[in-house]
Amino acid sequence: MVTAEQQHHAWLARSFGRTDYLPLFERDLDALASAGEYVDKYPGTHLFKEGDEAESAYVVRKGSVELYRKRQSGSRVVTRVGEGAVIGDIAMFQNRPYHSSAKAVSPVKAFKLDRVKLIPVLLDHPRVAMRWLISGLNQLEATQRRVIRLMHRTVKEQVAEMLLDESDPYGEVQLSQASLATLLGASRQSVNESLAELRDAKLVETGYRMIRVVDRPGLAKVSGRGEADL
Amino acid sequence: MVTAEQQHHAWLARSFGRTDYLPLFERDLDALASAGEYVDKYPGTHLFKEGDEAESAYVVRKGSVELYRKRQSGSRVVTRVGEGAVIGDIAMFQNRPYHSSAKAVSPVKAFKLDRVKLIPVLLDHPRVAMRWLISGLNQLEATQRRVIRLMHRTVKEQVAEMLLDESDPYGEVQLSQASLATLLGASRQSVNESLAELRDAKLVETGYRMIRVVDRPGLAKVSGRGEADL
DNA sequence: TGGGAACAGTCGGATAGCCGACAACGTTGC
DNA sequence: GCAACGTTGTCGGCTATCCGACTGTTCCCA
Repeated sequence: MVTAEQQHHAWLARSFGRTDYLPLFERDLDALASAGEYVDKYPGTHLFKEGDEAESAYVVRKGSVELYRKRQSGSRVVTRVGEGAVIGDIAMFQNRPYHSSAKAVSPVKAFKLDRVKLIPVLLDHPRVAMRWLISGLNQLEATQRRVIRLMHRTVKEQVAEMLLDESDPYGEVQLSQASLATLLGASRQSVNESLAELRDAKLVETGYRMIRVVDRPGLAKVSGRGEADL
Repeated sequence: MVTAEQQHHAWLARSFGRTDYLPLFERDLDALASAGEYVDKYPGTHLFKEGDEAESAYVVRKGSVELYRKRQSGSRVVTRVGEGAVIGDIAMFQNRPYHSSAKAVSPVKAFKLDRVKLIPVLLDHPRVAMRWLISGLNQLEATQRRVIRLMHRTVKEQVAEMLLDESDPYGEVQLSQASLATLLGASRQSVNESLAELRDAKLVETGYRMIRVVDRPGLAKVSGRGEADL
């Protein structure tokens, strides 16, 4: 029991940022753990939906979650997050409805924290509140970086970078080109053309609903990380 | 003395988000006020520069601050913030160098909070830490909205929206077209062309370093807020 | 008061990416 | 085994935007 619990604590601590100058103590983690519970979600099911009352935040423990928002013309993917991400906390703290929907794209295990239990815990454990703050700010920074990255980059560069980010340990990305296009906010045809060029350059191989990365350094070069911003 | 101080406290409370379900108490604000001091900056001077050690965060009390980052080819504006904004806190909490520069674009009064003084205060006053957290998350949400807003919109639509956001009470925007273009991530020429069309449509008037909004509803229509995303 | 710097306005060429359309291929279910 | 459907691959036309260049205007300061 001790082992599993300690592992759990270590993971919670990792999710909330760097541990070097403000260590979390055991009692903090105990408190945080007592304010929530694990939930499992199958691919395609929702953790929460846009417009629902935001009673909980989730910390993703396993799997991948897609955040998207409805518009009158279809839906728009905001981002895709994996292990360690904290989602739904913005709306929860503001006590307002969720402003996006969260859907599991692979089998997801998440730690669900209810507002009514969480807030007293944070008030009693300022270190945990500080951690959460730092975690949120890290996310803010990442989003700002994404804004800069999206601006003034060709579809080909964006595709290259996305493949580097999304490829699994075997170097494969299990996505249709249409989904990839939606994630990048580009058209399917443009993505297809970019992939064709990358294929001709022997950087990737393409198949049905699958893209395999065969030359990571080459892709990184195409993605233009050289002139990238921090 | 009491009046000015109370005003100060009320303003600090406002900057850190909604006050309805988690009120800040006097002692919290006293503590926060004691952890920093006011600084004044003339237009063109820096609050901090990219790469400097991040020892302080700033809460903008008056004026307008531009955040930008250097790249090998010139600089890129990340965002522009006004009264109530909290800047530099990300790098400060992470104990890393600032990753962007902050320059005053008008006479700025800001409340400077030093890390060494601030962190003990936050640990002693969990409500203040919660406030800060909520403030940061609000900013995160605004940034995510900006990402969505930027995607798939013409320069003309973006210009219209920017003018609505940035115009002062007299309906004027004191910006060169080049600065406007940088803020939008577009070229000066495209912005100029869009402004010419808006001028022809009697929605704005243009002058040297100045644009005056004369028809807000018309501009809102052009900006396409109808199909906008909350 | 004059000259230089910053800014506004405009043109033409080049191009990246969108859109519609369509054929070929893979997958799934009956 | 075949039909329906989702996916990939590719084409041509179209438009928004970028880029370089140039002119005329406004501002600022010596």
